[in-house]
Amino acid sequence: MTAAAGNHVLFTRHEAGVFEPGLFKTAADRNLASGAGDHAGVIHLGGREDLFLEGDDATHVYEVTDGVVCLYRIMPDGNRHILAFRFPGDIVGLCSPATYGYNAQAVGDTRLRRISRAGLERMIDERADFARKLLRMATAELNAMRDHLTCLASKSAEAKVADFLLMLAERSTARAGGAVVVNLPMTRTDIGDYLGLTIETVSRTISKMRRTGVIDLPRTTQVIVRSTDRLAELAGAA
Amino acid sequence: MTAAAGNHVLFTRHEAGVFEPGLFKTAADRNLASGAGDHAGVIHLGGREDLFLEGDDATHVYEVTDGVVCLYRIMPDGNRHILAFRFPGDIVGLCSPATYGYNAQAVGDTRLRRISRAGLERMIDERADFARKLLRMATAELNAMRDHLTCLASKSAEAKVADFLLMLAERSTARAGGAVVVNLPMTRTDIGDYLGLTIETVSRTISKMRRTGVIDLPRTTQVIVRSTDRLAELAGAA
DNA sequence: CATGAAATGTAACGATTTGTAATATGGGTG
DNA sequence: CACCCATATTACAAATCGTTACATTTCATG
Repeated sequence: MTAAAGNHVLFTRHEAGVFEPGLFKTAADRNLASGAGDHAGVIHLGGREDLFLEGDDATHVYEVTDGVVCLYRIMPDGNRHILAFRFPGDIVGLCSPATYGYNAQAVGDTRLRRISRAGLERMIDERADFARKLLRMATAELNAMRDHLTCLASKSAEAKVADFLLMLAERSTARAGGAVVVNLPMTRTDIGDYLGLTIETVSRTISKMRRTGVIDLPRTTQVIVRSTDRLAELAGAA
Repeated sequence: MTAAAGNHVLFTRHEAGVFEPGLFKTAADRNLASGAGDHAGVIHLGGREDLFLEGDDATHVYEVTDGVVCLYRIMPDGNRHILAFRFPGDIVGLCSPATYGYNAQAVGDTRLRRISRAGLERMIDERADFARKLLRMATAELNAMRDHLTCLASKSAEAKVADFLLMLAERSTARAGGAVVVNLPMTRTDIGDYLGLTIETVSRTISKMRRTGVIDLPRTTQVIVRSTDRLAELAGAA
């Protein structure tokens, strides 16, 4: 699996001190959320399987427990735009209107915990600290999205890709001789749709980073970050 | 002032049914938020005056009552990036860590209502519906940010500017002979920093829209949208 | 291990955007 | 009313990214 299931930090960039180990940690929480004593449902999805579609009734909220989920939209011209990737510990589908505003799809094999909206409301009513927790998760998502905005707004292709790899590197706990090992469960097309670049530009950029020794690419799905500093330089300037 | 203080909708695009007329509508709400009977503080800011800076202790949350506030970051290379504009009814400074993750600055003369973090916590504890309201505002902000992401990711300069003008047009209640009148309290530089474009590109694009008759430009700070449909076309395709 | 399909990588070319610089406009002030 | 300064506009050269086309690698399957 992609991310080692250890103590990784949610939405790490630019924010120290925000650590959310998951929405429902105790069995009591899960029972409260799902109702009279039964478990919150567990969902398995294979690669490219949709969890829900834009416009669907927002009946549930999900917590990723394994794998990666991408949130995406299909634009009027047919282009796909990936709004975010969600990793273990992240929640998916928290939204204010009655319907989802985007599609959600499993990138690879994925497991999620399903929580009914009613259960969520119940917990908000019964436990004030739960409301705060939910609010913290929403603001954490806001922070992550702001970083993504910053990434998309004013940067070159090289900076975007570097920023993306850094984000993944910060999540990853895998090491190989001091270097950070980053697995890429998503395709180049996914990365392009996430960064607003074409697949060719993504490919070119990654190749250039390999040539210049910033990263190593033992497989197409695995990046070894030789120098986090140089990667940060590429992400920061120009 | 820019936006007529009427019943405008918050974060309107792509979401019907989310209507938040403001965080603290009743005097009772304000009293509960600010403490023992005194008012929540009111703040006046002139153009280009900062409300708070990135890294400041997040002691307060603000609600814009008049004018426009922009949230921005200064990038390592010195570039400024505007994350969002906030209009009357919007809240500013709601964040999970103890410090703000961005700067906030008044675009023109602006008035805000100040709410202490402690007061906010108190209201969450004492009123479950307030927690839900706050959560709804956070998710509304998420929706708005997702739209902005979509705008930045995969679009041409023309589409970005068209999308931006549409957003402002949807907020505006001013009409002139059937056409929507949009005031631009922000400079071209602001727009560029918001859309990830240079000031020249913004200027060129707006000029082209004027030439092709999509908009009229009686002053540099005022746009009259001749055809919302054609503007939407520009925003949607290519 | 061979095969084929899908994904990825490379290269040349063209379109769009940016950067530079020069000009125009407009609001504020004496 | 004229001047001045900041902002906005326009024109042209240069760089970046997208497009198209093709080669290569990877992986699932026989």
